[in-house]
Amino acid sequence: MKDGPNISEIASLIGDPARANMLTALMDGRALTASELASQAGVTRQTASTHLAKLADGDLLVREVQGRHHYFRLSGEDVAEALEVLMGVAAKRSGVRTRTGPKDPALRKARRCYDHLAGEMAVRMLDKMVSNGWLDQTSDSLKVTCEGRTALHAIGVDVDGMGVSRRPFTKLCLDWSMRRPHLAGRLGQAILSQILANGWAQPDKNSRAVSFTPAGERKYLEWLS
Amino acid sequence: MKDGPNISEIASLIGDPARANMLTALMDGRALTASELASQAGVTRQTASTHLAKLADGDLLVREVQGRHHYFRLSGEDVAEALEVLMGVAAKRSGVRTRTGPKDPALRKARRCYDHLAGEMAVRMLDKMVSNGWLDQTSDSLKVTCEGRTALHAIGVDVDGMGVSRRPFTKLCLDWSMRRPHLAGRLGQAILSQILANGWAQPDKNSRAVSFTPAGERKYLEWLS
DNA sequence: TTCATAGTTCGATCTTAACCGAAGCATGTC
DNA sequence: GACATGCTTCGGTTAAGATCGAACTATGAA
Repeated sequence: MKDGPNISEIASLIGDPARANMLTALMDGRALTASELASQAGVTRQTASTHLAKLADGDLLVREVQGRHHYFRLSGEDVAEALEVLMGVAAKRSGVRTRTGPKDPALRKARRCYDHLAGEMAVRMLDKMVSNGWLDQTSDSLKVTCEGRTALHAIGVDVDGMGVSRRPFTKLCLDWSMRRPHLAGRLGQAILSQILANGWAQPDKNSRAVSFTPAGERKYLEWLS
Repeated sequence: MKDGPNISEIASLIGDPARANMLTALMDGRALTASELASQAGVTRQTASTHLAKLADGDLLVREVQGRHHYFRLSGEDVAEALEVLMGVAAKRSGVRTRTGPKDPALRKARRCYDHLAGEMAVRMLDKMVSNGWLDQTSDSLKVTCEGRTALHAIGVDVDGMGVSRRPFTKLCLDWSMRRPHLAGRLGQAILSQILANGWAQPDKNSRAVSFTPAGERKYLEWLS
């Protein structure tokens, strides 16, 4: 009878409607906060918290703490695959309903990640800032170089005038759509707010998307050139 | 939130340990009776019955009634695949334990199916009996031809002396390892008991396997030649 | 410092369902 | 006919866990 590994344990984790909704919301590999997942699942935050603890405990989800936010993502490709197969089985019986998937390309291009920029545009920015010699990676902290200071000043970010704070000045933040790091920390926040102040882009009202204007995008890329 | 089909429903069906054991026991595509599945799952027959009803209701299992036996098998390849994937996910976390799979080739070759023979040897027998003209398929009932009567008499089965009974004389029975029909009914029973009486084979004590002796197997195949 | 926000933990309620004994059917045997 | 066997249904108990209000912790903002 005890044939193979404990299949019922994970199946019962997926078997709760609230947890299943959370897992499907994460199927694209992005990471979402506990609150976002709570609303996705249609339960209160405290209920979601226990569900998420169970999912993380069962190694279906990975928790990543960032400030006061707790981000959750699927622990691996295999989990997504299992969900996909279960959807196939479920679809064949009862409702047909094929999987919808717009996946909002605007979000992939640029969005707010907490208070800094994420998405393609953000990943490209970090790449360029490093390759241009504006940032210098020593051990595990990023330092702004002299050239970087000048470049940032050119778009209105005054590094020297930013004062001191408990919050780290620069930090790397994994970008969930690109699966590569982008810039976070106080500097990341300052750059995003400057981008918005310059009128290069506007944050979307109803989502985390940030939409660049044509002119703004041109100036942004030119700055990074 | 309501993204895609109802994944949690089937996951919760698999999520119960007893049901998971039943499903894994059926993963090779064979059909097992309710009692066999009850002992596989380690629960009483009445508990197993409700579990099996739920699984059949959720279209994960198909029930096939044969006399007083209720056979259950997976409703499709996709179910087996889903179980396989879940095992993969479960194996990666917690216990490693790769899937064992002797799957007893003896059972595939020849076994008792209720009171008649099943497996490769049985499927081959039906094929030969039809192609030799011993059985004639009219509408949906099989009739023994004159040649068939002689051939059966040659190994000791007296068709004329079998009397009358409520039980159908010939019947087709789906062979779960071969996925093709074999001979059942009173004739099937008579042939198996004659095979045993002739000493061509012995039933295994602890399983449903039937093991042919080398000489018995030779004579059996010769008879069907 | 005080306040707000994001999450967790505790406690209590309440629904669900797994379980088995006992009784009821259906099928096959004698 | 009576009996045995395989399986299901009914009834009642019990255990698990999903849920949320309320209180608590931690981080960030003013």
